[in-house]
Amino acid sequence: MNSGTRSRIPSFIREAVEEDLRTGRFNYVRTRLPPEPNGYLHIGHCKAFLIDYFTAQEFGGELYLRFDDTNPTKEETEFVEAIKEDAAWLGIRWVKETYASDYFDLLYEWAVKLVKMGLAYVDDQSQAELSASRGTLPKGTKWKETEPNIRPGVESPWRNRSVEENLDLLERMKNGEFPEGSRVLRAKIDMNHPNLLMRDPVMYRIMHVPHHRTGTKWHIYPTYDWSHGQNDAMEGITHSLCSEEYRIHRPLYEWFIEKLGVFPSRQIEFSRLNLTYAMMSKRKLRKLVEKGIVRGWDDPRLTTLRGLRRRGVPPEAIIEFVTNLGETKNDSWVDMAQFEAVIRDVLNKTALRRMAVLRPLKLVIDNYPDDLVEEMDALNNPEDPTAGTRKVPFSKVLYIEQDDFREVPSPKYYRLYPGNEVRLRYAYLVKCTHAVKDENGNVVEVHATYDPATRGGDAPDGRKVKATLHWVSAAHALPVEVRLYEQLFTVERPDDTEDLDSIINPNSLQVLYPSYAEASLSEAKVGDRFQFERVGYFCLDPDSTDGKLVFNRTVTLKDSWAKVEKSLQT
RNA sequence: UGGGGCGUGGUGCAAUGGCAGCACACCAGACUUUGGAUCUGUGGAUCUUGGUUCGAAUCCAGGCGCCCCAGCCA
Repeated sequence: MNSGTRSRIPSFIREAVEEDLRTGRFNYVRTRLPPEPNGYLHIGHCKAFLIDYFTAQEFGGELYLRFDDTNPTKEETEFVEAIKEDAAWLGIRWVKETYASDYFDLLYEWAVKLVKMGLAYVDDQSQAELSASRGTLPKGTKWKETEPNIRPGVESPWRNRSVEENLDLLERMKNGEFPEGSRVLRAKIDMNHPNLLMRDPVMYRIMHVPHHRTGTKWHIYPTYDWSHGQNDAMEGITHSLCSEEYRIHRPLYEWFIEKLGVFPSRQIEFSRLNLTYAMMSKRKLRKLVEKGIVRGWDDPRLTTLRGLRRRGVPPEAIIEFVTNLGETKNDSWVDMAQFEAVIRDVLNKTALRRMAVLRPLKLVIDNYPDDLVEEMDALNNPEDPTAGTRKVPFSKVLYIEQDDFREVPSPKYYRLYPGNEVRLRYAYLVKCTHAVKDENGNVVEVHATYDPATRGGDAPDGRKVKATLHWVSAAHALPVEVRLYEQLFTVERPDDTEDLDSIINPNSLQVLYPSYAEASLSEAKVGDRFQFERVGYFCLDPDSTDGKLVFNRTVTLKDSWAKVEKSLQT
């Protein structure tokens, strides 16, 4: 890959940072990851994480991990730990772990300062009143000529209270003297501002809710707008990188910096990652888990980091995928196939090869000695000479893939069929003689003869065969469970649908048992990734026991025969 | 539309006034002890209309389309 020569951060961000360093706006670089601990990390978060991480890294700067825990009704310590674990697994390193709640005291002081400057006030309006007085946007996408598309805001009757009264009220809000929803602290900006966010945004709301870190100390909690930017300033964050949806918050971000006269962090936006067939909404993800549609947050069909990890996706593939996308401000939808291509690419270079027969069919080599067992030499990874070789036992009775035999071959089928000779990988050339069927006419056993002169797979007379099959010796085979995954959803953009049941792919999980794997796999450890030759990439699942190994299919190999076969059918 | 953001092959990006290129996908072929991998090749794009310029994806003006904002969520 080209990570050595290409920058991993988007050019427009790098240019902005370079400019800031050149002009002296900053003489160092510090970025931050600002996850809210209210759910598990998914592939969509990786983009922001990696941009923050690599931006700091490229400029010799630092990365802070700051949990945005300003809403105690949604946040839990459990998620803090999970996020740290997942981010570390991805390969992200931070120099400092902080919390928005670390700054509640200082932040309150800053709020008092704004009140004293006459730039913030306590508003006694109800939530409904406040919402109504903010003005409106056109309903829906259609705008009626007869209506103004936007109504100006209306100033609150409490907007011009005295500083003393505001200070007193704010203090008492903090002390928990008022019920939830009865009052808020608002910045005094401009109720007719074209940007709705500037129409006296809420800074503090009353919540009599214990916080996962500050306990019952606080009865007011800051909003995102009144916390995030201030935390950036307090931590000396130079570049606050975030997704496009925060673009409209920037004027407010800058307003606070200006009025407070604090460290001038620069917010830069980029577009978020949209991946087809991936569910990114935390709310809907939770629903999938709670309804039991998936087995948990780490279900391999989910694009949560935990799910991807369990599925067998290496972190390097995620990094490669995300950084190769490049970055713009465009709304974009990345094809899942592109992600899978990167996964294959990484796994092809790193995964050890093994043989496993998913849907077994017995193959008997009639002219092979009954009790003979030969140890065949097999390459661990043809792409990596340093991966070495292993021994694979071969005997008279084998399993091959059901798909690898046809009693009546279709055109272009050149695997096993009566009269045809194929290669058993790393073993012998074998020629099919006949098939044995049960009373229903199903093939239950295939017979063949081998050519003893072809040990290893090459014929001394130079004759060629078109197919090479993977196989497992029946007497040595390990019965294993194999879980095959397809897209969880039947639609490309599952987040657009509210009725989840209507878009679930009923075939998203297929469990195969017994499949037969070569004996060497008994030494595999949970999380180990393999390529089952000619089939796909697999990862050993934590559900595995000593008696039964469980493998998850990460991705298939490209199957050009499937394509040919499909085109023959149509 | 009040404000903001964005428009380049099917998808994601590049080209920063000078031959529109790359990756994924697709199609065709070569090679092959994985019908894998690898390699080669074909097709296909600058939202639109005008303007500036020797020359425009790029600069200017208008139009069109998509996305975001009316949480005391982040």
